Amino acid sequence: MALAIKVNEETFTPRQQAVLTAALDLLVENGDGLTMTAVARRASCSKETLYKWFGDRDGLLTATVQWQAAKVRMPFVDRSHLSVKALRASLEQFARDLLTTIIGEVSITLNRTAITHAAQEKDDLGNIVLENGPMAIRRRLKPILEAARDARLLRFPSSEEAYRTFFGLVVRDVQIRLLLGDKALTQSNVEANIEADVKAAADQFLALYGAKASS
Amino acid sequence: MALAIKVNEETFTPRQQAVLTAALDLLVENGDGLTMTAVARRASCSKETLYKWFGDRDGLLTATVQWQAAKVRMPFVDRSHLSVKALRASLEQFARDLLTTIIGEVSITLNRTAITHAAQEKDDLGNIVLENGPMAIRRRLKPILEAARDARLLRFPSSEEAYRTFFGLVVRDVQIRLLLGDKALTQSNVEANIEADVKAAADQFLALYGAKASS
DNA sequence: ACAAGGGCGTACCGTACGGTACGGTTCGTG
DNA sequence: CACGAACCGTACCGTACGGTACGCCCTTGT
Repeated sequence: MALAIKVNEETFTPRQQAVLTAALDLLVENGDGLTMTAVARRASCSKETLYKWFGDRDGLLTATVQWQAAKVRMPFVDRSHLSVKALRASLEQFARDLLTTIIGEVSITLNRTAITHAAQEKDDLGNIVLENGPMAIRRRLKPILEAARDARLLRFPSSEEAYRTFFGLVVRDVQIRLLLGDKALTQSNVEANIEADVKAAADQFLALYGAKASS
Repeated sequence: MALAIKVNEETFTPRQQAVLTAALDLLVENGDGLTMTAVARRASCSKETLYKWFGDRDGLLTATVQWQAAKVRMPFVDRSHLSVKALRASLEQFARDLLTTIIGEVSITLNRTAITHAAQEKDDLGNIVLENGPMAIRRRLKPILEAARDARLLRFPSSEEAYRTFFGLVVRDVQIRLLLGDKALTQSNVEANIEADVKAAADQFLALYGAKASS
């Protein structure tokens, strides 16, 4: 059962989800200094139960990350009627979702935890976060890009390259700086500029890959 | 002595640097599971000496990161005679250095360590890495961008925005994926594409901000 | 030659935390 | 009501690791 990426709703009972919530809260508060005792106290459950349900500390951590990461739901964007306007709206929506997610405390915590774990060869968490973060975006964005290309709205050699450029234009240095705890980059600070950044990213992406531009 | 960002050559004796090398090696090998005993053994020194020199574990970690991060030296690029050709060469050089650094094991380890630390409110390491990574690039790149703008080779509203776009175009999703331990993204894999990526990034940046394009 | 100090190796201490065991309570079921 | 399962709270164990103390060697300076 190496990689259980998918987690459906009934994977955890409500009580278990309460425990996971407690774990996540502690994770956000205290970073990875998460102790089983602390989770038990916060969730008003016994350590024995914790071990019964999640096996060990890693299991609890994995469950928490899986459960939370799976919650990142990106709203649908219609790939049906493609116009330049609709495409731009879709791109902006993606950019907005991506940015909003990335700057959230939960996302930062999850990424930090997964990265810390990846440093110990235990890359389960890394893969989970990867799969629910960048890869999820990619899976969702690529078909739209390809549809737009088929409709002659975009031009690019490979959708993979186009996706990665989009990612770069949107995220820039925001994520790494937040992960490193850059004090000059407060969350509210970024939040205020989201709309402008979103528009700029869409503009730039269309400037690079729009059919008009590369005629 | 809260934030000693700068570390000159004579900060550490050769013996101390040997110790720091050992610490870095262990950091690369075992992730943040770095123990004082292990460092002492690897460096053939006593723990007492370690504590005498570096105060405590955090001090050793900080010294290691400082010392190593300061080593990231980016070759000079001449901002004297600015032509389109020279500008492109400079941009490509920056992109190459940035990418080469980012995909290195040492950089990955340092960033992971700093991020792990940042999760515990101890953002010393985060600031050090930030200062020697993204911020160093920014300090070096901005003057060039501004010179190019003064020479009418580039057009942009703010050099800050231009820098961040450049960063995004170069780094894309590579760094976060490496930090998360994406197995689909081996180091050699990325290495082989550096030149192509560098060229693409420079092309795209010039397409967005080149004076010709935005006429 | 000899004292002094810097540093190596090892043994040691305290503590924090992962993991286990157990008594007591609640709740569902025959 | 009786029984058992699930679970809470707490006490407990073992260990790993940060930090300290101490004995010995080797170098350096006088």
